[in-house]
Amino acid sequence: MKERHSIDLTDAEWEVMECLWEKSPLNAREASEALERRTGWKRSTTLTLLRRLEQKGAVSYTGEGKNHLYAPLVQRDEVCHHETEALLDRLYHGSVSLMVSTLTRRQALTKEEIAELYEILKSAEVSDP
Amino acid sequence: MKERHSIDLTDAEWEVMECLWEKSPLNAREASEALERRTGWKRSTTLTLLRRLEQKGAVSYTGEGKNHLYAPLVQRDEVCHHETEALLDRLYHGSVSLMVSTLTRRQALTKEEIAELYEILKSAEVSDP
DNA sequence: AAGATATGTTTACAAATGTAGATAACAGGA
DNA sequence: TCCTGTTATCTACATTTGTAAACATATCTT
Repeated sequence: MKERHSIDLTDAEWEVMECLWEKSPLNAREASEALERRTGWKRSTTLTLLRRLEQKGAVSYTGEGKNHLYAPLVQRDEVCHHETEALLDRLYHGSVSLMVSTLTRRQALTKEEIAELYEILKSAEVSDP
Repeated sequence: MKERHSIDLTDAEWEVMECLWEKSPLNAREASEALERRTGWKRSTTLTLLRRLEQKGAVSYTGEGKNHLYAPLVQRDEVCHHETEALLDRLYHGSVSLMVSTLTRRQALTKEEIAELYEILKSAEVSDP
């Protein structure tokens, strides 16, 4: 099991990560400006969150003296997968089809979505235990 | 838009709701016993959660004098849909296929899951805007 | 009726989260 | 060199969440 430390982001932290995933590395000023635009937060808010994220190992904080830089240590993809799995287990006993059926029961998928899903299933069929 | 109050459950509250969804109405004793078994919580913990849930309008608290009863005011299905949509928007710009592909990229679906998904897609094709 | 029980209501309190001000250290211009 | 703006670090504080004890009240049992 390579079960890293379970990446677990709060809503506010998620915002910060989105910024870094979009473009990184960023120094403190760039990050706080980006997040000010995005969410209206004050500089210190962003810095606090960056510090917390660094402590939980989600971003790196490197560079000496001036010009420190922040960069993500976890990939967006990885976190998405993690969170999706968690939701899937908690709400649908891990069943993807149950989840999708809940969605379709309440609102239709577009033709495009359906077509794409067919494609995904087709290629998923190939690789199977 | 019938946009009710956005049902939003914390992890602990979710446990309580699961109990009520399984069987309801329950009185305080039944609820706390069930949750003691399920999670090991003390009576007062469960009662606190039930009170909070009542305040946020997720469960009803009815009956006079003795023998009050708790029952869910929101359906499991509704909450699941809500939370799934939220995740979908936050992580995948609302795209179901993007979500599913993230899942398959990281771990295969079982044959059964795939078959079920095909079924769902087939019937989803019928009803479309 | 008095003690033991069950039931319902209040209050408590630590950890996590969202949000930010205060302070220290430094670098560039007057 | 001294002031000023920038960067970095530390401290603060309200709210939410998880977890529960304390207290009040009604009820059953002997």
